[in-house]
Amino acid sequence: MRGQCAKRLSILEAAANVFCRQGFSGASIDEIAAAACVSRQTIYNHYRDKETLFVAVVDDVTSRANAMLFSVLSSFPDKADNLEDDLTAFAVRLSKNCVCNHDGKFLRKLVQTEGEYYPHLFESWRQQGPGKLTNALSALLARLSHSGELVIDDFDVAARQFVALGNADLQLVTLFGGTPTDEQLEGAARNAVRTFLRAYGRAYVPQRPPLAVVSA
Amino acid sequence: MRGQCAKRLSILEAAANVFCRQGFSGASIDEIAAAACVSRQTIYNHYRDKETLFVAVVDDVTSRANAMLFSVLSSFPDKADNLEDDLTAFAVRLSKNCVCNHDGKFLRKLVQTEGEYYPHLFESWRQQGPGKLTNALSALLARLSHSGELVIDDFDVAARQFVALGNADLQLVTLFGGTPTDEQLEGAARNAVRTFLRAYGRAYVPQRPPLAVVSA
DNA sequence: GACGTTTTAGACAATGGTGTCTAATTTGAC
DNA sequence: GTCAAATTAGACACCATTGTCTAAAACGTC
Repeated sequence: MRGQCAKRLSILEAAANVFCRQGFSGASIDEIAAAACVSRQTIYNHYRDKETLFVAVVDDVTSRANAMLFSVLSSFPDKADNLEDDLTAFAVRLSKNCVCNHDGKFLRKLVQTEGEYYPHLFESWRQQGPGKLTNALSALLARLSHSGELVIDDFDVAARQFVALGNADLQLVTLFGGTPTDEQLEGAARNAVRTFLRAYGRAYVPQRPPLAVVSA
Repeated sequence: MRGQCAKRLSILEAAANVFCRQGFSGASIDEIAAAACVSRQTIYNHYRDKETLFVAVVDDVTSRANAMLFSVLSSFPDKADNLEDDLTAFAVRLSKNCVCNHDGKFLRKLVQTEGEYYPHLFESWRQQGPGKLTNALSALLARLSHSGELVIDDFDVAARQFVALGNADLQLVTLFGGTPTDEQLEGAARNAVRTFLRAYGRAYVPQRPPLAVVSA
């Protein structure tokens, strides 16, 4: 039983790598078998055919990614004594563990390449991943807004913008499949949060009067 | 000669579509031939083999995309009498003609799927596309900053953030290969520019109530 | 209308991948 | 140690695809 389980995991991991690198049609069962140090027949023993294996891989990675996202979301700062640093640390965790990590890159790439042909496959990820992220973040930002730390009119928009800003400096790296260094992650998060707070931070609330004060 | 040229274009266009949908290994010459209303032999007549055709397609799309980006960049507002509206219109042009259009989607998708195996192929796009965009935008923002319209400390960061904010509301749509509607483009650009100006505008005061949320 | 070029349909070998089967071997539980 | 289950290597049929080849047809130019 333990041997079996180990083989299954080995196959799933190897298949994820090969599928990610080559796409569904480009990946070959032989290559996956070799990468998993397993005979081809063993794969067919565990999974009916290539497509079944692919579905299993996506499900596996999706559930792992969802769990990680949930965990990171629950670390969102609730005390606001040092909002900039706390938000920056949160953005780093989000980028590092959900966006730029193995699973995140896998899912984003696969959704792009195979999402058109397996729309139902990634539906769960779409809802539990990006969808959940925006909703949860929106609620968390709303809390900070109600407590007066932030000044936000549309929480959903702000949530999407927070995520987008967090990725702004990483796009060039991730586009080509690379993984940012810790320094890059830290810098990107710092830039993102700084701008986010310039836009939405209480200290930066646009002074209403200035229009009248503008020098004549 | 004209017939030949037409065939070539037809092949390039059909190949772009099929490669984009299926990826390199998933695309079949027969399918491309059928889509181009051309016999398979004609394709081999114009292009040595599948890889040569692929390279030609990428070069073709890349040069078109670069030209379009250049054109859009040259429409960046230089008068600042109505910065919010001008920037919003610019962001719409950028999204519509460079990011979410046929060529833009093609290149982003192909870079993700095949970029690892043809790194040199997309190098030109990487430099002339995203690279040029950031540099040019950075210079344009610097102009607005020096003239006092914006308050920016790091122009490169601001340029990347402008692009990222412009995509914030469109990610969910484009991730799955969809094309945003004009309303979505307009709303996304409006939200992006509003936040950008809240962060970098000189004593910016929002002009209008927030638009409805752009949803997937 | 004639002629060289291009295109076409179809056949073709070669290749590589999928999924099945079998017989031998290894593994793990008892 | 025994026995059943799992794994392995290899062979196999089958299919799709690539790239070549050929002869016939269409095209364009003069």
